[in-house]
Amino acid sequence: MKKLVCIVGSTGSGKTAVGIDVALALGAEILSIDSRQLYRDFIIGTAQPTAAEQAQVPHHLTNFHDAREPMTAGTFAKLARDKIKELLQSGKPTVLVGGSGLYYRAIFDGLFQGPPIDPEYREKLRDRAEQSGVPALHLELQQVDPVIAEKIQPNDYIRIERALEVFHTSGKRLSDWWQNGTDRFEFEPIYVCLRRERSDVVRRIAQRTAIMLREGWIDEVRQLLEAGYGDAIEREKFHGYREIAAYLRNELSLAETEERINIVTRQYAKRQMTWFRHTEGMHWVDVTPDDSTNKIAQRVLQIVQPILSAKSLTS
RNA sequence: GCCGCUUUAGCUCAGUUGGUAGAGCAACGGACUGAAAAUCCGUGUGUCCCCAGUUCAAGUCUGGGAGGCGGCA
Repeated sequence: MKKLVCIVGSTGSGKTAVGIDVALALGAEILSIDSRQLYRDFIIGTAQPTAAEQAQVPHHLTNFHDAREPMTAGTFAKLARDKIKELLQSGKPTVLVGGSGLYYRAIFDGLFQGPPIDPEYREKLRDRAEQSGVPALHLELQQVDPVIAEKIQPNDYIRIERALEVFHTSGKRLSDWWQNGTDRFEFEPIYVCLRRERSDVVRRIAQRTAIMLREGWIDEVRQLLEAGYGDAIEREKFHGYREIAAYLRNELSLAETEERINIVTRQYAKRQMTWFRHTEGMHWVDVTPDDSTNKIAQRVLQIVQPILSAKSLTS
């Protein structure tokens, strides 16, 4: 089975720079696996690759989708699979770089093969949740699908919504869909996670926030708000964009805004590492503040190249 | 210098008639099957400013001291 290099890690771990070096060494192009960089015009605050970086290696699946039409893991996985195959047909291997754990799972393991989302039903459900509370919907889920209800917390609205939605639109329980398995991809991931000390991550996040603010993030948000993306920013909870929008409404000082951004970013980094820590088959690359990008990339290649060449011997 | 208020978790603060403390945020750990930068679950991490006194028992009452804030000088 063909294998694909996947460089993962938390926000601010240095994935982007390392990914470029690795892609150059492998003669590959980069597929961004990032649930926020994919949105058009959300550039500075989502740390999209810069023009200089894109000049070194072409990046795909960034800056292409209108945020007023939210992306889903399933749709993204389809796009990613198509792009990987398309690149390969033109003789280009792909390196996947990004920190969105579920998106990797959707690409490689596949999601269960059930119905897509139903926006109208979701709207109705949301109204009901506001009226009678989320646990009431959980009770309802217990009636239709006790197996799934058991696995979902009574307050976990998003999962309850999905489970009820699946039952509503397909007439089949989510737990039954799960029984049928998933549509696995024909490629297999080689996951490599960049891991830094917590204090290093905290420092780098603060540094990164300061740089983004200096480089025009606030103007970017102002323009997005003027272009009518305010609702999308709130709904999708874009880190920093919400805080800056609050700042522009004079609800936060600049210092408070920066601190809030650092906090939500740190919390996210923590959740990302919890996910990757429990990802099967993960290869770890421990990184210290002194390591150069090139050195880190070399270590990634040391892990990845033997696996890639073992594959070519057998295929 | 005098008067008043104040000092409890990393931060902001609750704490009944005395029975060795708790909430929000932060932090830490976890889950994650089409919103994933989402969503949810779990954990208290403490010389209750210090010293002495009263009391079976003091965060709580009394006296003294120290820090902070405000007012009058």
